[in-house]
Amino acid sequence: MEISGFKRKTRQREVILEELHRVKDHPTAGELHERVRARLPRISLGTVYRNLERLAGAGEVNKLEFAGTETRFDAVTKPHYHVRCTACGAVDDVKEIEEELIGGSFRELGGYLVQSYRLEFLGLCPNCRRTADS
Amino acid sequence: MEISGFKRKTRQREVILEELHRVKDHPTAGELHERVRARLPRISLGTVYRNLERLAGAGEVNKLEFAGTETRFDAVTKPHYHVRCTACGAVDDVKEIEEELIGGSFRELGGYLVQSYRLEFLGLCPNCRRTADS
DNA sequence: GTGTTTGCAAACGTTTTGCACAGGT
DNA sequence: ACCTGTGCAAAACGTTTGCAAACAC
Repeated sequence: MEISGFKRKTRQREVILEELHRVKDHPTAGELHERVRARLPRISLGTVYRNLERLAGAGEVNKLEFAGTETRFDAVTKPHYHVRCTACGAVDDVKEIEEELIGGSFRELGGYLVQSYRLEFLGLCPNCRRTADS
Repeated sequence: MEISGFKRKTRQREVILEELHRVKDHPTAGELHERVRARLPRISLGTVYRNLERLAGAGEVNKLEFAGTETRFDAVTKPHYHVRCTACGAVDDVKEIEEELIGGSFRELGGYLVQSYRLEFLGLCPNCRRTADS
């Protein structure tokens, strides 16, 4: 069974996945490219993009598309929500919400067959809150 | 009181706003440019972007930033939710949800001071549902 | 006349792609 | 040996910006 769609195992993909698992935050493709390049100096940004795209398709990484900003990637594939800081752009996981918030509540909306939804919180991160207290 | 921030009234902005009110869907800046160009052939895309940006800042238009796609604009400024078709990209208003879904429920998440949230539904529009029934 | 707003075109940042070559199988 | 996946560089994409000219006031 060819679930993943990958026909070859490559060092590049291996290291990309390793580094993504190693970081706690949600790096952009560019940031991840930087990290991976420390170990594989000749790897290209295109390769990072291509692998992340296919890994996301295979369900091995989570592709976080936020409105108005770069796409970020996450090694945690279990669905969860995010908060993004409107000041500095930091992205964190929301741990307080475990269960589905609205999932299942809406099967159909305005004739649309609802498949999923995107929920994203915006606010000030702890650091920026402190700075804002000036 | 200079609420809007506009110092001059221009034909370009007038027509942009008129055309945005005229369309039922949520056009991108490019689509709106096309429409406006039918009336003002020499208007530039940059002018459309600049005006939409400032009109959004003034609260006269709604800027809809969806993850993974172009920004769309809406003359309806009253907050409401949207459904986007995963097949054709159509964007419609969700009329069934009138009240705030989760607003006010979360003041703080993981140390973040929550200011707002973005909720977007994904699914198949009526047309694409029919097509999918093949 | 003053100074905001425009048209144009170039620049921008992110992502995608064409192609020849490297390297997994 | 095959042919997938890579490196490279260029292109594509939506959006922003610098500048001189146009025009609202």
